Amino acid sequence: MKDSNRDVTMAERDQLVLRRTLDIICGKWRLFILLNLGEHTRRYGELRRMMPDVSEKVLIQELKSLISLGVLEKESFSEVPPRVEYRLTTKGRGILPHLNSLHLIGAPFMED
Amino acid sequence: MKDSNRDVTMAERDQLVLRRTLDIICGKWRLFILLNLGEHTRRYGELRRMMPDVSEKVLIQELKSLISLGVLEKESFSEVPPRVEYRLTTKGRGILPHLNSLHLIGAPFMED
DNA sequence: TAACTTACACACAAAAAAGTTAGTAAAAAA
DNA sequence: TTTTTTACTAACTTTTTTGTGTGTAAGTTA
Repeated sequence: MKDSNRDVTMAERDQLVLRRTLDIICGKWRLFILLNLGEHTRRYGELRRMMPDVSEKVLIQELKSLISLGVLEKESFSEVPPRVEYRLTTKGRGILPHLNSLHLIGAPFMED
Repeated sequence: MKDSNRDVTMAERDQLVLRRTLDIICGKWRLFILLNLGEHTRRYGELRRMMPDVSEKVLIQELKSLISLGVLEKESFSEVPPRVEYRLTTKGRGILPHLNSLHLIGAPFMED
């Protein structure tokens, strides 16, 4: 009984962890933001130019979300015109090694 | 020139592969369908009972999508009441070993 | 005979994600 | 002086995703 109860709560915890993963990588652009940042620090406009197909609003919105998830951090400089830099947090950089697995998941399903 | 062109097309191919990955795992329920199937063959109603929070319509819809992606296959028996079984395809089973990486991505972001 | 079962389909509604367009501050460049 | 630049915000529309509720065939069970 004790064990099966613990199993249930572990399964639930696993669900939450997986949902958190989905929060981080799902969405049309999140993964590409992570890839384009990598180990670099980049300005907003620089990211914008690297991803010409995402709208400004959505890019900013996604950057905000990733910041509030703890994946990214941003630094604003009091200059005119404004300068804002984005980079992965330490935890965020921990995601990078796993992106290869994501590649391996989709690869076999390409020729359909 | 040749090299940089090839780089571009490889980057584009990578994007497509990643998007395919997202097709497979994103959505509120897809990952849990994969987890609940695992190496098993299960009837529709069995899945339904394992995931009480997903509506019938959405479950069927997601099963269909996963079938057309080549992740699942289904077998219908001509019985009454009807019996329909779902299982991962061979390619689909190839996803399972990578689910651990998905876990590792989200885990560090849980205590926020 | 009435009720129950299974694996759906269909019409519709609500919610979430993504996109479009216009506007802003304030300095520097033309 | 007008234009350009940067990194946004705000209002709004479109598209996609998810959910709700009802109906159905045709046997089995009560």
